[in-house]
Amino acid sequence: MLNEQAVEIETAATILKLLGDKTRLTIVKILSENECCVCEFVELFQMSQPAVSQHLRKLRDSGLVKERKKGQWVYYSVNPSYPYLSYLITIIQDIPSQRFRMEELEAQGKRITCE
Amino acid sequence: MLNEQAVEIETAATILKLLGDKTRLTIVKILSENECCVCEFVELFQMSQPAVSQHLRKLRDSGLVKERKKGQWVYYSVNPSYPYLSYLITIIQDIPSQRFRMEELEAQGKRITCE
DNA sequence: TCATTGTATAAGTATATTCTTATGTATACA
DNA sequence: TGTATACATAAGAATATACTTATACAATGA
Repeated sequence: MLNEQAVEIETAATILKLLGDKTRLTIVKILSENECCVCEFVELFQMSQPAVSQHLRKLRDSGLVKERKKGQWVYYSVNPSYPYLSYLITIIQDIPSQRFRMEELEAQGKRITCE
Repeated sequence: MLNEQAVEIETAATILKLLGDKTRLTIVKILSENECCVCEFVELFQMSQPAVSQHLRKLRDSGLVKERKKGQWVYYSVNPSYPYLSYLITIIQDIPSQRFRMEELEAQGKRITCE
């Protein structure tokens, strides 16, 4: 029963706990499909900015996501160097795409694309 | 991006939260490899019987595991009819086998096999 | 029939979690 | 230089979680 990419059970529990919150799980799924900034999540979840920021901090502190500062915005994305990236992908790949959410934002002209 | 076995994101979050506890995750991993009774978990985790029982109840209430009563013992196993079984398997398959734990119990003569 | 064993449940407690409100910091821009 | 915007952080409150202790219940065996 060899396992190409084993994850210690304690590590797995920590990751699952982190993702076992609807808001954070949605954030991670979205970030696996788009880079995204904080204010977009605030708009998307109709949630206060500090609440979003605190969820992002948990994800950042655990290394799952990284940030990129551009002007006054902070863009988040999945951290490609996350040691358990393949396990993360395994967990989120069966979840339906959340692209429609970004498309809705875009349709409302609320997508931030400051290029 | 078709998905053979999609799991709604809210459902996924609930499952991940349930598994995001080291004790429950270990229980589920063990049960995916062996049928097991309550007292064995008590011995294995060096944890009180009510604490174990309460973890098992959460897993049972969510449908992940089922019980089989045999004399005074209650044997638990993964519920093969669990609607999200394949997602569950996806999540636990990268975790190292916990068979060694059962083998340790057996070596100590503490394995219950009342056949 | 009564004591023992395995398990479940209830109630209480300590701690963790997730939000709110208030405030601080950095950048942009007039 | 002052104000607005985006974000982070701190402190507090409400709730959820995971244990403990006490007790109930069901099956076993003397």
